[in-house]
Amino acid sequence: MSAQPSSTGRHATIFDVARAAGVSKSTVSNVIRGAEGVAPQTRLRVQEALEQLGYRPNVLARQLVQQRTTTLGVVVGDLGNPFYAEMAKQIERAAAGRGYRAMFCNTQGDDEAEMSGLESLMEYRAAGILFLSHPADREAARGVVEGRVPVVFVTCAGDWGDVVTADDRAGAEMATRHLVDLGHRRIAYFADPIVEDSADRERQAGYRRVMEGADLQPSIFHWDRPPGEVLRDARDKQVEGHLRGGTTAVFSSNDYGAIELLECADRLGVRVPGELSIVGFDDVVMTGLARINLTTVRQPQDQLAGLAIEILAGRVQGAVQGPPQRRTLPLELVVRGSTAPPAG
Amino acid sequence: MSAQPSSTGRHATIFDVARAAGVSKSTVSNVIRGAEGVAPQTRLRVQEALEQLGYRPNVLARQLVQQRTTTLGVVVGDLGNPFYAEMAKQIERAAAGRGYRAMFCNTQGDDEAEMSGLESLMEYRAAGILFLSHPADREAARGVVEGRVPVVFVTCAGDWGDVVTADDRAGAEMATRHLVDLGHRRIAYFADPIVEDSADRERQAGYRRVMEGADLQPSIFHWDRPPGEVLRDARDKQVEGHLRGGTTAVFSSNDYGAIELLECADRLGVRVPGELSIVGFDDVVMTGLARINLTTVRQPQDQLAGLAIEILAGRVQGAVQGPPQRRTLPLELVVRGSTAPPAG
DNA sequence: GTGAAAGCGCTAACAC
DNA sequence: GTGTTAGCGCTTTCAC
Repeated sequence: MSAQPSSTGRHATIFDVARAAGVSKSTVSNVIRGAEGVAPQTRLRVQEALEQLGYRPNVLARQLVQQRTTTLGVVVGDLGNPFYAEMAKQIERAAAGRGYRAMFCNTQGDDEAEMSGLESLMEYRAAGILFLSHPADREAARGVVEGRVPVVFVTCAGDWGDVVTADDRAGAEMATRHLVDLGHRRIAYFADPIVEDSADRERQAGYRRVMEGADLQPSIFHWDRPPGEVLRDARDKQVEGHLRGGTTAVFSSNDYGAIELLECADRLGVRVPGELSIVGFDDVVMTGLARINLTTVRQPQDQLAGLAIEILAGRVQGAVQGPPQRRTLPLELVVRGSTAPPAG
Repeated sequence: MSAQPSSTGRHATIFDVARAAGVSKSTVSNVIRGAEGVAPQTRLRVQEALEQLGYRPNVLARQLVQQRTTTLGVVVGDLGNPFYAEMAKQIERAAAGRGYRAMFCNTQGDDEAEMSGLESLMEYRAAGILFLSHPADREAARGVVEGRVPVVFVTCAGDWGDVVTADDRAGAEMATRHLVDLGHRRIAYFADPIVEDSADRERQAGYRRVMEGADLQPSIFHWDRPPGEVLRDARDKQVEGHLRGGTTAVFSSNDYGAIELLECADRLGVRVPGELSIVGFDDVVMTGLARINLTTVRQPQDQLAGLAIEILAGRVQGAVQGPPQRRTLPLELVVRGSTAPPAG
């Protein structure tokens, strides 16, 4: 960090403008802030000076004196993951639409990166924090932010802030019922470890409910997706075991896992949906490709982002008060080509 | 923007700490900054107070007085696009690794959003700007930032800042040569409009060079990808025309277009790579899926991001000086299953 | 080794 | 209407 003064140009200050226009700082400030009570003629002179000097307010100074920022911190596990990337984009847009700037922290599942990112956001005096994935070290994260700035959990659950999620349970019920209605009896639930615990629990609960309601035996399988391709064979074997066990359909806790399963099936020579039906979750863009064509449950990403920012901004401005809110948005089943009645 | 004071807790200031430790502000500041010449005992007392009050420095105040920030502005067209999402992630990581924070602006191809985002970044006194896509309104963008903060163009070209790109021309040559070597004679270049102009030119040039070197007739096709599915049939027709014209292989200026083409081919019942070979560009994660399995040219995203941040940080700190640099990274051909010798 | 003081660029009373 | 003034929280000389 041997920070040398960079040779780049200086910015004009409110004082430079004042001098150029032959008025005082406050008058300039009044013009900038659109305050009333400035003589039209003066206003004009100031605006000219503003223009001519290419003046741009210093947000740091303003926010320092105002004791509040318009920066929203966003903590996200993996921006490379299409689902989160899409969410990040929606959030950035929604924030910008309300005059806030989003500051992203990509934690890559690293506790340390997460905490230092969070601390950094606090040092920037972020007006609010938005978690796209629940912090790994819950207590540490909580200690750093709770009580200082409002927090909203999107797409994940947290008991120390507002929560905005889709109705995971209902979504899982729709997905499972779709398979049941098609005539499947041996339907497995594949849990992908990258899905948030709380979301996984809800989806699993929805699955269980429908299965039990239909007098079917639930069967939960936990993918472990270790890095590297070494264990691909091992995974193929596991999946093969499932199929040999009579499974004719799988509801995966996310699209990522569903696509993984699809690839397993391809390698094993198992036809989808002929011999195996698959339903995913999220409706990531990729699933719409003709070659993937996955039946899945669509998350309303724009609405999730919009509502989350609305609530967070509301808290920041004091418009939203009281105990944590819990908002749940409806999901939609998108039937594509990976599901069909069972072979038998 | 009816910003009410939020009911959230106040932050401890350096003064609070000073009082708690029974020292002056400057001493606290010295401890925080790790300056020498603080009595070990005093240091300890201060550190305890720091700890106890949960003190967190106010970056705004610090940066205001220091006259420089550690915020890097990143302008990106579409965070939802996997290529940019991946780049964004790498950039965020690289920046964080050097003590900088990245502030993203997603412009969604909207000139207005782009300019207001850029202005906002300048108001935050970003220490540098990184363009992942060349600004739509070049002159306006230039007017706002040039001469004020260093700029680096990544994956796109600009003549008013440093440029970090992959060797698009060489990459295109590899791709085209691969097809020529397989025995193809009628090889078309499909230009996707979402590819940067400068990158497109380079890729096209590489394609042309190899084609002409092999005494083959170049054939350029410009996708127009209007919103909506209405014109899908029209596009299919265009592609069909190409194939009827004898084209046996296509080099697409990006993976997105290549996948689009793949889907066209599927709809038209044209086998890939049997009747049509396809090479993409970028090596977006999706292309590695078994069902897509696209031969493509890999962009070294981590290196691009790393180098870009290195240069930008260097400029900010004055370590890099002089006229704009132009750095070019090598690309790699990734041969997968979408290419094969022509049918005949 | 420590503290006092000036000031970064701005806003928001409060005088005039 | 406009200018003066007192900070926001911090760094950074410069005395002591």
